Amino acid sequence: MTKDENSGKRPTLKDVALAAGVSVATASYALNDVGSVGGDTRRHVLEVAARLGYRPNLSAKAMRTGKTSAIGLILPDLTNPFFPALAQNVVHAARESAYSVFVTDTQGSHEAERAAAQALIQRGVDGLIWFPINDEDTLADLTGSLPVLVLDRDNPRHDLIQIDVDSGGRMAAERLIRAGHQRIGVISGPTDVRSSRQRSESSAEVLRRHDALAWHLHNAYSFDLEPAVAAAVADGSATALCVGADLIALGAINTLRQRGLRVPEDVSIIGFDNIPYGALAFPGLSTINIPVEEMGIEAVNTLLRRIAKPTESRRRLVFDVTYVERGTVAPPPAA
Amino acid sequence: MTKDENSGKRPTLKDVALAAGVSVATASYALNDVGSVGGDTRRHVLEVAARLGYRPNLSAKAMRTGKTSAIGLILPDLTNPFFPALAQNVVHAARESAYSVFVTDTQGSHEAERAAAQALIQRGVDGLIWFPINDEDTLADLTGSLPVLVLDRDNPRHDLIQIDVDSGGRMAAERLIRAGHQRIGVISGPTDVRSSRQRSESSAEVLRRHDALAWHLHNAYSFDLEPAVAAAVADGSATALCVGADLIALGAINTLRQRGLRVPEDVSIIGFDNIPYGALAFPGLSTINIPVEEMGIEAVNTLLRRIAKPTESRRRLVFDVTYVERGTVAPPPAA
DNA sequence: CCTAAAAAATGAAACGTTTAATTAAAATGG
DNA sequence: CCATTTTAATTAAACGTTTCATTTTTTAGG
Repeated sequence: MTKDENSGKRPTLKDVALAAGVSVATASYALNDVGSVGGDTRRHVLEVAARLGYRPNLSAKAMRTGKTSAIGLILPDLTNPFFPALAQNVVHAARESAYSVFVTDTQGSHEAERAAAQALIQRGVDGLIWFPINDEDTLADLTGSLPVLVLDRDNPRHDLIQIDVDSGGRMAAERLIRAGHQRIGVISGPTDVRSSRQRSESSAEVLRRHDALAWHLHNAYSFDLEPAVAAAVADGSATALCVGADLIALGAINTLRQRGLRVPEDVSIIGFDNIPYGALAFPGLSTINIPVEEMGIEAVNTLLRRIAKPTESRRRLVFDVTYVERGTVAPPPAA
Repeated sequence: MTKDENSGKRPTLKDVALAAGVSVATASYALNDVGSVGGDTRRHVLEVAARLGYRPNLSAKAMRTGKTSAIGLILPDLTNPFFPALAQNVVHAARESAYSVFVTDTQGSHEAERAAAQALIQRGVDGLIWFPINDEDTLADLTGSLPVLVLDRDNPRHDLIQIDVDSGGRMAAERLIRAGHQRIGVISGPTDVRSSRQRSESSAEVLRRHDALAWHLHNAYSFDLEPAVAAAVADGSATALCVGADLIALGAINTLRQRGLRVPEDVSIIGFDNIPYGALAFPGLSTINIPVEEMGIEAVNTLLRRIAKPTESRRRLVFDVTYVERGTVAPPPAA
């Protein structure tokens, strides 16, 4: 009807106001449902906006309000199979609230971590969901009063979402004891992070109590076992393995197979993380499940609440883990 | 020295200009290295900016210039093991050029795809890297003249980065023939996408020429085989399998094992994609490698060039694939 | 009816940049 | 040394919003 379309370009608030025969201010109030606008006017503006296909310019809005409705997600390594599900749920949960997510990974480097954070802050993100490399608060000087939610690590300043790793470690150990094993080896993952260290320590503690701890070794977070670990795994000193990370557990299975040992007939194994690979192995890897999906969702919820109420007291949310039985646990061989 | 720090808030260009005793315009010119600014002045401004820790407000810049130096990445499914490496490289390559990346996945739904695209466009991204669900140009009406780079699909309007799937399909088939197999089954993945269909068709064609095609079936992109496929895989009608996707190939291995058949002693298998899981299986899955990392990098390069020169002629880049031998190919059993 | 109060609508400033148009200063050359 | 050109610096407008302070209109109360 009215030939108000402004030649090609995306319509602006001014265009809407003009077309609706109303001031820019009123148009803004109407669209944002604030201020005092008459019912008829409001409806009319909305209708005109819809007709013109008006979409607010978020850059302009951001500049004026100082809020971008974007958040940053900083992860150690996207190709680590643990993270994609987390990222996915963060992105989806954010979208529910009309937030968009800048995703970055830092390849385990502190410099990259800082660079990423700087870039995001400069972009004006309203908050950060941060899975730090280790427990150090390497961004302390950068984040200032920016809302930050920290995942699976310790941090003295920010909201925390963590996992009850102790209970996970215990569950794994207890399951193997219950299966009748009496010589159980423990392989722990990265040792510079409390949440990782503690998984295996809890296992070890339980095993010690039952006098069933064969040995306790470390391995990098990797499919390849270090020689000492590989040797221990295959030398028959343990009939079962409690491993602090699925990826390492899969590596252990691989090593065992290469040396002609069968899982679970000769050696039982329980991992930790429940990464998707585990379900695809044959037999499926028994493991401790971490509710990554829920963590992702809760991370954005918590962060958005913090953005809304910056002064509310700090939160620390701890998620339960569960044991998922698949095919890598059996009674010890010479039963 | 000079007590010009503006009480807590992030310093603005005005603060820099003030502190440097120069106009805002000059400060802007100096920092962006444009316009005519004296060498001394330029250095001085830079120095002051550094001292104050000035970082431009990107929202303001975006509003003024219409460029956000952000791009969007739209993927079908982040938890599909094929994508994280791609996403990672896109993010890193973008950062090299001071671009940030909004990552979204669409869970295979066309509506989600459109919603994601809309959100990104509204955000004012300078361009899109899009791995569509299928070959339909479902965003045609949304993208307008926005630079878009399409991955692994066909599209009549945008720059394309594709894979030489034909050669991949042929390589796989030829490798199995060369190993001595004469009854080879083909399982193709999703059939509604050319690039996926063609993988298996190329394999089948080669096999037909050698009179070695036992059968050609379809399976959804999934670890679980459909009953008919599972039956064919295990009924001895084929001594080798040419599979259009690693995930399905792993599912086939699993099915074979469950029915007491060994890989590769009884049945040889070659997959397609080279997803990370494959390397972790035992034995490792022989497969066709797609250079996802390079594709990710080249995607942002191509997109950024397109953003810079919107009128340049359309590009179509085709990446070679390679065969990677691991442990799932052997001569046929009754050799 | 008139006035006071409440509701609706508006004008204009502000957010932090970039950049076109302008002016001021310095360099060049006859 | 003056006129001209080149170089350097400045002023001010503009980008698309939100929102404060005002003005205009409507409603209510006596």
